[in-house]
Amino acid sequence: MHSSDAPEGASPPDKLWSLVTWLVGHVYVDSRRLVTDAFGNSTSRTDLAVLAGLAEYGPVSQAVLGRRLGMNLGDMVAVLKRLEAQAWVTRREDPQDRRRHTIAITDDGAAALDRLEERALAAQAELLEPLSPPQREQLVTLLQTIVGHHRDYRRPEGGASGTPA
Amino acid sequence: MHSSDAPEGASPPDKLWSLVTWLVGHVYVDSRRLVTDAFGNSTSRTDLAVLAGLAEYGPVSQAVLGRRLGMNLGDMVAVLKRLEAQAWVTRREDPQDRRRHTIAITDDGAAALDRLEERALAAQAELLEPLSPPQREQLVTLLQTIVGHHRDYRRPEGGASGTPA
DNA sequence: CCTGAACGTTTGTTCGTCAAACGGTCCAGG
DNA sequence: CCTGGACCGTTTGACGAACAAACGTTCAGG
Repeated sequence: MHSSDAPEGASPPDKLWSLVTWLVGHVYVDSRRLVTDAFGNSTSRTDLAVLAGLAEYGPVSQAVLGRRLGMNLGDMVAVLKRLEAQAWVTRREDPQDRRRHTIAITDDGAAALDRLEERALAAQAELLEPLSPPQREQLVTLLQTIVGHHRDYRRPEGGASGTPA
Repeated sequence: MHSSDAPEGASPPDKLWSLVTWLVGHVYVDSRRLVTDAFGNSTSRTDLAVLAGLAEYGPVSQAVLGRRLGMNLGDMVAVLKRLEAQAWVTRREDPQDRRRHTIAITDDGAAALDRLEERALAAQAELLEPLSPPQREQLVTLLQTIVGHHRDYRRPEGGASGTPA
């Protein structure tokens, strides 16, 4: 027939090509690769998220920070350990509640955040290269809508639940 | 107050909220969770991709199949082993080239594919719930553009490339 | 015949997500 | 007072998926 004239590896199956869950998986892999390459071996993607959170919220406890970022609290420990080792954040006991550790970003951390953000934006630009500026805005809006919607599900606390009305 | 009436965990940092690479990560996690739940423990997402590829391309070698799907050839081995154990695919030596194994989907595999596709579409519908039909089309188009663009990078072989003109 | 390339396979590493448990701490109710 | 339950940070382990490197076998071309 004709189908074999394409060198090969040209087009994925139609069924997958229109399946958002499959497309998202591929975009994610590309995105991950670009950002990871841009950051190097010493810094992970979660590090940027944590630094950005601290920069915006000011000093907070790990639990609050983790919930806002949608992160597992257990995984936060390792991230903060790494960030503190680089003197990008400080952690001190909250005198009013000795269960809590108040995390704050340092000047070095803020500088690192700027660098990382810049690289992340460069990686993003590479990812979105085939899209026009208005298309990029569209994409951001659509993704925000999805994330905003599903984040309410995922809250294990607030037990209320069931049918909310 | 306006901003603090939300209990907490309401809004992520602005810098992340407009960062596509971060948004994609979250959408991917949600997507993965939905599809995984829909498929159950016995079937992975890659299984669907392989079955869909076989159904569309007809019998092919593992290498060709893997490249078209953008999959690692090593990982394909485990997937095919699992699929063959369920009698969803058959593998036979190619008499003309004994290096190759020709993979074909069985009737059971085609039936399984139908079931899986149905569940995947249901998961997709849940993922895209907050989007209107035209928005969903927009999203598909944008994601296709991105994936289509970056798939050309990732080809280690066929070196030609550079600027495709 | 020999060399290089392609195929399928095995093995191992890395990263991020997730679940479960644990001791320490706070707070409210008995 | 003190006791129980909830929260905090932490550790440990499982899991899935992507990725890289090496290997023997087989083919094709010089």
